[in-house]
Amino acid sequence: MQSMDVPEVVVLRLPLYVRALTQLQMGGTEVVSSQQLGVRLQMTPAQIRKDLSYFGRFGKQGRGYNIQFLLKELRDILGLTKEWRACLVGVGRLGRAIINYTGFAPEGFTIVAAFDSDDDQVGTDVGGIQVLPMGDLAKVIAKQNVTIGIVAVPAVQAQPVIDILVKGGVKGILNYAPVAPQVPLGIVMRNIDPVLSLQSMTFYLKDS
Amino acid sequence: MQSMDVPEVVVLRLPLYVRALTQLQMGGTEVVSSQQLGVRLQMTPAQIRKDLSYFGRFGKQGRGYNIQFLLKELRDILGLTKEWRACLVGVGRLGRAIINYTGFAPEGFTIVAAFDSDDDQVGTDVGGIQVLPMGDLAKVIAKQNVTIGIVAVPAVQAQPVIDILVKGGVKGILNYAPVAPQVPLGIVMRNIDPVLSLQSMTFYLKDS
DNA sequence: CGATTCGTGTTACAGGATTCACAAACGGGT
DNA sequence: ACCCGTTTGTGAATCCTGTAACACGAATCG
Repeated sequence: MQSMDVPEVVVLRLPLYVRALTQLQMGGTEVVSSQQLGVRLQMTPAQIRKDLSYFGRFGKQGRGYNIQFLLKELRDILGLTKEWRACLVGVGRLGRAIINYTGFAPEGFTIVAAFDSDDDQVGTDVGGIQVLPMGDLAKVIAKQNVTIGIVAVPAVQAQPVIDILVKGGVKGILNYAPVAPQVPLGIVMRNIDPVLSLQSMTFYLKDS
Repeated sequence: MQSMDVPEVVVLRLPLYVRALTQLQMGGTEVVSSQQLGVRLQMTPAQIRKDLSYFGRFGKQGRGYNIQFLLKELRDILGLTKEWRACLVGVGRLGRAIINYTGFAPEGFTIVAAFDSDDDQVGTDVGGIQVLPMGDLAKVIAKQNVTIGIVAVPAVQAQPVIDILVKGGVKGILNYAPVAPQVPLGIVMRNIDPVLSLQSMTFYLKDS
């Protein structure tokens, strides 16, 4: 598999390209150069070309990149052509906001189930999704073909919940809890942590 | 200012240290070695020592780091000893979730005002905060000593809103909108973007 | 009190990532 | 058919980050 020798930083940038290209496409543009893309994304044209060259040759010299073609290729590379099914654990305030967030569906990410350890929550309906007990987790993951687990529980519960999700068979974890949990090799985790972002921001703000 | 020659990656890791040390302190530990910290954070002891050495000498040979002391120093370095005042723009579903998020206050980040361009929202109360019209933004930032702007508006409005915030005088932007806006030099921006996280995750998931 | 263990701070090095520079390719114009 | 401006893809060079090694100070133990 090619994934092995592509630096992770490059993979992290690909979605940015997809987004920028999509916007350009909406605007009716058909061809774009690394130069122009670079201006939009605040990066050097060379970096864009190098990044893309890890995966193939998508451009035409003297012209640039055909947006429609490049977009299709990038979506393929990132695996964005299929529907990704996720389950959410924790339907507190944060969890509810995540379920109701309208940004996932258009990009092909669907939350198909929600779980909570609180018996009072179980059985209720959140944004059109039935809240299930944690005990059903493994069964639902298998039956519903869930590959991504979204974690929106308090910090102390995050690690055990993630362990359960992994044991249940999810391959990716999107973690909103303010901790840096451990996951076994082969499981991909991404952390969403606004507090960390703010705390590194203040370093630059503190004397200005 | 020292900030200039400290690599940004290092600054991004400091909050992780603060968090881990705080947890250890809660647990009653008084001294910790780079070795032990490394296990907790999944990084090499050498990296931790090197990171810290950018800012001073905080450890004792043969013993390790006094947690209370190191924490105080790191909080100083990051500017976490004072209260940071933020304002929120956009009180839709996402904005409401942010206002009600309980993770900010304990870390010293306070949302002191909320704005929205929708006249129906203006005047309503969200989580104990009066929603104000965009026109009041500059005045409030100045009067209330706001240094951070939190952006929770739809993608298309993000750039103009950020321009207004910057003109109003905020020094930092925490952006939840799914775009990569441009900010002038000297303004610090952090993006919270779960969709990007998922899109880079699927690269590794797509054939497993 | 000397020997030993432990763990820091620092320097040197290796590996990655970014930028540079240029040959090769394309398209349009003449 | 040929030239010219443009832009790609890619080794080479540069810059940056992480890791390993080590000399030294501090504590502990017999």
